[in-house]
Amino acid sequence: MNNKERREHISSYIESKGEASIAELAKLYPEISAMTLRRDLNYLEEEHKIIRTRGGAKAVSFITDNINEEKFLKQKLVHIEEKNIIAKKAVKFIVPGRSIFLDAGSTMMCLAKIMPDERYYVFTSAPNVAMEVMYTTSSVVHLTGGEMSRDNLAVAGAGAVDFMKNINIDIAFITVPGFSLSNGFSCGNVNDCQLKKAIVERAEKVIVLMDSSKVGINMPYTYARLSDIDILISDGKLPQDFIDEAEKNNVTIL
Amino acid sequence: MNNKERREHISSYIESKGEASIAELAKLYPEISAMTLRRDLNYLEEEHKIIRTRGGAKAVSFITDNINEEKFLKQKLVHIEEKNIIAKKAVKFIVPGRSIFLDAGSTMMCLAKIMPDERYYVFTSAPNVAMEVMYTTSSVVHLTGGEMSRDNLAVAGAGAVDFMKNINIDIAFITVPGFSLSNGFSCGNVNDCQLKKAIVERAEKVIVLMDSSKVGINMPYTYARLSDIDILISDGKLPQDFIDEAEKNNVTIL
DNA sequence: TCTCCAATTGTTCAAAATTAACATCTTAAT
DNA sequence: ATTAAGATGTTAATTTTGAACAATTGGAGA
Repeated sequence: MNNKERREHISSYIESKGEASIAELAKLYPEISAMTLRRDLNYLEEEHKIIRTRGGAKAVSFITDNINEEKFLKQKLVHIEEKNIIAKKAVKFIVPGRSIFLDAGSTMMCLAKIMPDERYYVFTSAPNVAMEVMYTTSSVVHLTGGEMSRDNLAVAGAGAVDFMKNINIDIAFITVPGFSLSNGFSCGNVNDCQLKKAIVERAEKVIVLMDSSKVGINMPYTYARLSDIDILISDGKLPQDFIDEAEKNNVTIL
Repeated sequence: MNNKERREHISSYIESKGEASIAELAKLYPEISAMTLRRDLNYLEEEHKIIRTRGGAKAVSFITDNINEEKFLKQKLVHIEEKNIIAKKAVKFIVPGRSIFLDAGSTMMCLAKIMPDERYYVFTSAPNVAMEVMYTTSSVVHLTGGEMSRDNLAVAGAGAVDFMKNINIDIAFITVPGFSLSNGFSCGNVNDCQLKKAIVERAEKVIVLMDSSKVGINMPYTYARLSDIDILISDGKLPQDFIDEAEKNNVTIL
């Protein structure tokens, strides 16, 4: 492995973990001296890939995420690894040149970060997702207009729904605030619900991204049922009764 | 000065400079020991106000800005101090409870960061400005929909213009890609031009934020002339012929 | 007002991390 | 094969840090 490869490995390692210490990296690369690792980190900092801290480094996106999620939204972070598992499964369904919708939420941010640098036609209701996709890929990015919500940092409202009514979507990636067998997929915001509903109706293929912690949670507004969706991607810890019911509705579970 | 005040001073000092070293802070607070300053920085890091680095700290927003501007937009940074001068003059015109439009651009980001925490009705075409205002204030924030541009990270297009046509704006803050006496205020993107034009037409009061480096630059699409605007805020280094012409058009220069 | 407790700050010093400088090893071009 | 440039390792000096303890401050309650 040459130094370029190693630096990329280190960069993506830090990106996925959020931060790392020199000691940690030394264990990961036992044959590399601490001096070289320091030089690697300093190089990556000049490239704006990481922020150097005493004894290690932090991922730039980690800092950004902390602002948006921990400090701003004040919602507890589901561990980043779980979201990455889901995002990695989902990214395989993204095909260059297609029209795709990306919902709001931190899982969607993970997905945006690992999208291959191709040209897609991306529609989204989340400003942070839009910025990330602009940054990661060469896509044409459209943002639905409307009022911004402090719950999920997404825009919604009549304007957004109208906007999406005229758009054709190949694949829609939808996130899940809550799910129960009796009430299906639900969220807490009526505007958001209407937008999601409109997308689910219009998209050719609907892929739902849901981590297992959402099962059994009821939110006020139902925007879809299992029968409305095509694929459900999770962290692989779903309860059996959910899986049975999904299969009954021809939902592919990944 | 108690420790709470001092920590806030340190925080805003780092916020305005982007970063600072312990040695620098020690000069600023000669009677405070380095240990205490370290403790202050560690405290501020826990509050997510700064990121601790070896020998000092960086502002979180400095890191974010570097991503968006230096790395992503790759446009040279006009020095942050100049933008702050303009933003500080502009913020005095923002009155709680009013309907205001904020254009895209890094000067507008500075303005967003220093807005008092009041409730405004904010309309903007820039996702990053929208997020910042959500974070800084208790406002209702509306984002115009449309296609996102890699030039200025703003959305524009037919949807955005339609959206704004139905909105009443008290005060519009507009940024300037280029200005010349013969062609007025101009920008490089036709969608952006149309949106700006619509705003300038509809707003009760139009305040233009322009640093002196923009004078003498012609961009393809003119969206306003001196006669269309009410107030122009700059860094105070405008050429005399510009000032003369502005006064002829009853523009207040600050 | 005085006393006492807790929080804040300062000091000292050992440990950890960093840098600089130089030595060694690779690699690729000639 | 030779050489030069780049990458890596080693060492020592320097800087930064954190821990531990001492000193100081600022109130709350007697």
